[in-house]
Amino acid sequence: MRVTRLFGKTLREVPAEADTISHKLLLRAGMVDQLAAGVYSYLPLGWRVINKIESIVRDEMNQAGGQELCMPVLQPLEMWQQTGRDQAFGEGLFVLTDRRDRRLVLGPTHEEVITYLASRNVQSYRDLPLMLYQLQTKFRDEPRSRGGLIRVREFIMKDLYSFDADDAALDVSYQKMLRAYENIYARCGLTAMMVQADSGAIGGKDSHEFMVLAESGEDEIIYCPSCKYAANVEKAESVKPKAESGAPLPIEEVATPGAATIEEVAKFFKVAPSQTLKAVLYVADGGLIFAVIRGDIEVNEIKLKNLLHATELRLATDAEVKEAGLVKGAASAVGLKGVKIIADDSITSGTNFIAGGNKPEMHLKNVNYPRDFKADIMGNIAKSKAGEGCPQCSTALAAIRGIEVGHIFKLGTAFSKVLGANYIDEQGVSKPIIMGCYGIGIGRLLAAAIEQNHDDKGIIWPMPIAPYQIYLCPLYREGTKVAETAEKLYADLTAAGLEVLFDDRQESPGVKFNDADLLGIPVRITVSPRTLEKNSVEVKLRREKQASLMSLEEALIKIKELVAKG
RNA sequence: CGGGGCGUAGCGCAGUUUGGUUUAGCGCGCAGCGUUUGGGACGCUGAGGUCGGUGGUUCAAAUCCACUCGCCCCGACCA
Repeated sequence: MRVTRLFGKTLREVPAEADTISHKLLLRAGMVDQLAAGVYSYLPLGWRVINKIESIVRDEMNQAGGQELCMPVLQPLEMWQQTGRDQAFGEGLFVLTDRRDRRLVLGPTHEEVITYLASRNVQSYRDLPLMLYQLQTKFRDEPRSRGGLIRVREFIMKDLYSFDADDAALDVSYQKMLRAYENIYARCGLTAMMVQADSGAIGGKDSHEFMVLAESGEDEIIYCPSCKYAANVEKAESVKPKAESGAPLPIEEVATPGAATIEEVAKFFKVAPSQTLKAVLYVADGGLIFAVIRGDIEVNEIKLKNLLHATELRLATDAEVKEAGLVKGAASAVGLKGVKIIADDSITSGTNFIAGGNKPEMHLKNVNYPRDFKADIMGNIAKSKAGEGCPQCSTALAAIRGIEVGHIFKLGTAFSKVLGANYIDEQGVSKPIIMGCYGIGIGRLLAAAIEQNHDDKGIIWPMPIAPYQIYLCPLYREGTKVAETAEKLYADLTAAGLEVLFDDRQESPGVKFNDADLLGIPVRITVSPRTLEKNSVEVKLRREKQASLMSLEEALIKIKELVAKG
């Protein structure tokens, strides 16, 4: 490709809307163009990267036994009502109405459709195991798109679904996919960390996410520096710090003027926050929930939501709190009636807590569980944090941010039961198919690749996903053979099956070199009067500082090696 | 949805506070000509704008007022 013909211009200045590194570089390199919030066009260079990632993904999916198909974006809303996921997705679902007033959904994902397909085509255990996948555009009306391609409303996703006869077979499919995913990231030149993840209200037991570590990532990962434990903070477990305990003392009411927050209350009583009980009020599917947790620990809302089997969970408003007869800043489970109490098991570690008095500016001393109140549900609703103990080896956990570039999980029979996807087993008994689902956001993977591979000059594409392998950069001067040599080299390299971006512009060296760096093409070949004097060309790798001179033949061999190596 | 910021040429910005000095300006980019060519060269000439939109106030609006649309960031949210 000749740069003079290439659609998409590089920009010297960063468009004002970009904040994240990958977003800035994608715009500056002319790889994407924004149409609306979370809606992007891919320009030719960006699209080439997408295609390369897709072909790696396809290859791995096929090798793992997947069969590619393509399902519709347009899906009947009824299908979503049948599984109840119209509610689960809520406003995130793009819904439209056709000319006959039928309601259709722009697919945010394809479990419903694939399960419907399976229900029509799988009849016997002989049809299993089965893996089907597609690369399809998904639509999600995200509350907020962000970070360029990191979170968008229209995006390409590879989604594979596995169908198995039993849990053991599902484990096999799951392991195959897990390995395929590891291969994909490695082949794309990315370092991804596999972490345990929350599988949500629908999911079965196992779920893992693949994270590319980046400051701009939306997810927080809790991991153990010593053993292999790593989990999304949504899912992470930890050994909770111990709280002081002693013999239970009689409960006592104390006036606490001006003390409302845990910090203020702890200070007032001159105790550690771990000696207090925190009350957090939520509304889950319309009902008020009183969550009690030790003062030094935060509530993990995902865990709480799962514990309650709720589809919707939010903080209660001040008005709702007041209406329930509770006092903000002094709410207490002691003597509370008519409100569901969920307690974190941290409140059983420790004694004689300070808790709210259910009266303005009043707290209770020496509250003990279960002597003074009783929880309707006791469980683990604590948010783990760095410094707490690893659940496997007790080493202090660490936290880091990451971009979720893949998510795999075991669905079990959640969809097959509802949509009637059954098979007949060896004994002639009809059973629901056991399913798994495995997704990769292609555009997000591209963005993550940039987040992980760049410097202050621009992108540094890993060879396998680079839009072009070689940036051919002639520094023209009249009366020399630069133009002629470059043209010949362009033809030869292309004939050798290499992908060349040929900078045939009449630009100064600085402009060309800077664009080559910005675009991040892995190999740069410079032809100039200087190199021709020595009957050679200059080869420089984007990743390295040093360039080296070599003959045309040597260059061709070396570059072929580099491309093959990836 | 709550909080914050922004909208003037393809991109980056000034001008808005205090209406008139501007036929709306600067840099980059773009077009033409010439000189240049190893890390974002230079000169000359030129094209490019419903100042996000609508309505209002005024002799006069990019500038003041109202409404509205859009974009970004933080949060909420997000299988």
